[in-house]
Amino acid sequence: MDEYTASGYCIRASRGGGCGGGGTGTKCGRWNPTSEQVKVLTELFRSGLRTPSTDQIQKISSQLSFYGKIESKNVFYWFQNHKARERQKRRRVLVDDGNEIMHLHHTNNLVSSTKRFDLVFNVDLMLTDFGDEKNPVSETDDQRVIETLQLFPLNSLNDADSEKLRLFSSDHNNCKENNASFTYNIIGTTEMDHPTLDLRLSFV
Amino acid sequence: MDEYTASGYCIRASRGGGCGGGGTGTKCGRWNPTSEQVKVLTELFRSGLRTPSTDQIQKISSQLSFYGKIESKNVFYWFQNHKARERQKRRRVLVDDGNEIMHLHHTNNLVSSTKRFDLVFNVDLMLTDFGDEKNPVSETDDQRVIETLQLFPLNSLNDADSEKLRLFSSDHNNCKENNASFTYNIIGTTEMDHPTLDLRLSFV
DNA sequence: TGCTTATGAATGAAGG
DNA sequence: CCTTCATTCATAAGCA
Repeated sequence: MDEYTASGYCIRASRGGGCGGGGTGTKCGRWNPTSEQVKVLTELFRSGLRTPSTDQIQKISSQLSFYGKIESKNVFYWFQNHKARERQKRRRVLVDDGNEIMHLHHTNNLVSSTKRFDLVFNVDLMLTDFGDEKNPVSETDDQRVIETLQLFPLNSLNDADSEKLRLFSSDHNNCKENNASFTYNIIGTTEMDHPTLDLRLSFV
Repeated sequence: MDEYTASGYCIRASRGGGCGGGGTGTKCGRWNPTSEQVKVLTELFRSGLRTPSTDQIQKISSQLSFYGKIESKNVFYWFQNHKARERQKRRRVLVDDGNEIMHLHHTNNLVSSTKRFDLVFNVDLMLTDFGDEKNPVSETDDQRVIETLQLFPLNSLNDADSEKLRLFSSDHNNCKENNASFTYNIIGTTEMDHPTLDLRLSFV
């Protein structure tokens, strides 16, 4: 049976058992990291590691193999992806902040709507940050990470704070529904029923 | 009972808290597109748009936010999924074809309609422009200036990614179809129950 | 009301 | 580094 962490994240029962070995029809296709592996990788990432060198990758991979099957390339990809997605996420969240205004305006539902939105938003940007006080994640990517990381025995992952394990997504943004307490102005409303979408410029 | 906003977005108190109320890590539900949003997205898809650029995603998201809460990542995912599933479906059909004589009448109704957008879609997708804030600058990296500071030769050049990968592919011994015989290589453990990861060595 | 389906979200792996 | 694809996880919706 599957197991769920406090965060609701499902941990499949047949991790790291090897390819054909498991009775649970585990597909050999791709690496399926154990939660411990993810935890360690995340920890390293949070500590500042972004683009590990080949040597580092080897070491990490070697160490993580304690928790289950893993190859160096998995570690390599993991960092690539994690870095890229964090960046992407950050980029998107920033832009989305501006757009949310339109929605709020709309929820009144009998809109006369607007043609051009000159919006003045200013607050609220500080909401979208995860509580990582420690690490502002500078743009300069490669810093040195000098630290000794203690890995934990297998059974220790049950601790409820595995919640933190997920820096999950930009859900921060979603959750503003109740306390949307920022100011916005919409100026220059004219007369149309809905915005129109013109992508012609982009198509060429 | 659950509660719905005007946009159809479900705010449910599930899983200990709901959006604003909970403390750490409460996940609110996922994006639930309004029918108008789906309609527009589908229309765009049918008109041939498959992989919108970041810029397009922004525009679309921005416009669709009129109809309800939406983030650009939703748009991103939507196209990703829609495209993937269309492909998947097509593949499935192909397999079915080659596989056996199906009941002929069976699949007729779910023939993928993808190749025919002969219809004039004219909704309101291309009627107006909105302030043409298009950036002539092709890349969006206006705020990032990487590459400028390579302080130390410590961590290898980023460029060697492919090279790295090649190296990594050397630890192929896993994932044999039949014998899942991978070996843990734990080094230097005497009797501790977990390995220790020390990256300091890597930096010298 | 419990199971099935549809689909949003995530992420491993590449390609370029 | 960026983008894309395949696959999987998770959950809301739909149905029997």
